[in-house]
Amino acid sequence: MVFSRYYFFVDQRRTYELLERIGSLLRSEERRSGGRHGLQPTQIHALAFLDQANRYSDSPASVTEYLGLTKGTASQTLQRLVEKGFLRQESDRKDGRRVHLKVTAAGRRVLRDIRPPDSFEKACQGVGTGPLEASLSDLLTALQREQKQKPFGICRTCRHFRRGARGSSHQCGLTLEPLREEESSRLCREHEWDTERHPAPRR
Amino acid sequence: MVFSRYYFFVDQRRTYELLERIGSLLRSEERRSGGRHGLQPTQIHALAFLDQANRYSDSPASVTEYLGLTKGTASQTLQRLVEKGFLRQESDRKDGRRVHLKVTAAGRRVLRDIRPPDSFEKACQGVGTGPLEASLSDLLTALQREQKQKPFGICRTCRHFRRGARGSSHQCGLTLEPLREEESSRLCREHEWDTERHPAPRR
DNA sequence: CTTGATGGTATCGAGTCGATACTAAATAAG
DNA sequence: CTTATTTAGTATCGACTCGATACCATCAAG
Repeated sequence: MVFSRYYFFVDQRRTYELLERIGSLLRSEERRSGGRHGLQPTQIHALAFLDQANRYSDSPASVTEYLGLTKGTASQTLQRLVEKGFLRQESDRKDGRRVHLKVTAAGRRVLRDIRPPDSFEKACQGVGTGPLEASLSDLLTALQREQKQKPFGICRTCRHFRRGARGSSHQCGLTLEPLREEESSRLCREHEWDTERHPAPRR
Repeated sequence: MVFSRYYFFVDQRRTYELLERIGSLLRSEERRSGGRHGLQPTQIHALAFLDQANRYSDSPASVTEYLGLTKGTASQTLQRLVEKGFLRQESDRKDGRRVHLKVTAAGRRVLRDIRPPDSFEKACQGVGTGPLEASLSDLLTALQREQKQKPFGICRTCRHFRRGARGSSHQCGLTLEPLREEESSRLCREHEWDTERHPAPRR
């Protein structure tokens, strides 16, 4: 792949996959940490938003827009938070339809406890400058390490990969089976970085 | 805020919020586009992974690890994909327990259709180089514009914000109500960028 | 031939989420 | 002053996610 015709070129597909993958990891981390307080990811997002919102924006309608939900979903989610004591409802004096949602002390305690998660803070240390993809790639690798996830790298970059001599096929050093060219560019759950030829991000 | 004592400094809290927010937007976009084919975000992720996985990794166990689910969830999700005709199950010849999941032609068609989403591709155009946070911030703003979302910016940076003379309080030019200092740094759903003092990312 | 690990499935309950229908309050139009 | 119409929010349904737990095969090791 050519680096770019443009200086600010962004590899969109790669960037998208990275963002999606990081999103998943953060979400599952959030599920774990939120679970300690009986909270779902969406509930945490709503709580975090309301903790930052001004008096024109601490309403179900705002949460709906901000999180990109339907108002039914938002309404439900907020009810759970009220039941659990992390939010308090107040009705507007001027407009009888409006509701204001205030984060309680308990709510703020939870937010302080879980945001951002420890694994993220550690993972940030290993991130360098450079193009967006590179930084995201660093971040992903660091997060995977933090959460003890397998890297799922590309077969060809694995330390078990044995390149075939011209004409003959490649081989996996772990299973000792032959690998077709096409297969060598796929993801493998047994992947381990070949630190010599394809260095994993530092730190 | 000081830029940093370190050259590679990353504002972790800000970066976390950006990633979370971008993650939400991509997820809801995914929900929309996937909905056209009757697919949930998680189902799409599983399908996309299997489309990239090699023959050691095209199993429920791999999907479980890769997406950070429990094996029950993964099993269910994969069943839906099989029912809908986007995956085909094959049992392993050597190991009777193992199952291989192959993406069907219909599955590949769906992936080509929805990944990455158009709004993401457009949003990428406006992203510059620079530190991770800056790029992510650009990306978020562009995505919000693409999806016609409100920016939910900080009150103080809004074109309706009127700074109070020393001693007197600030004011919102839209509601004409006074704003306390503390409130001027919160998020507002009516926010519109003041392009002179606080330029929104270009494009 | 047991024992135990591994790969998968089945089921339950709490929650998300879009869709739809609905209520009540505010606002606009006549 | 009524009568739409819009806006803010709730209620309910069905499909799905997800963790937890229990369970069933198959394989591998003693």
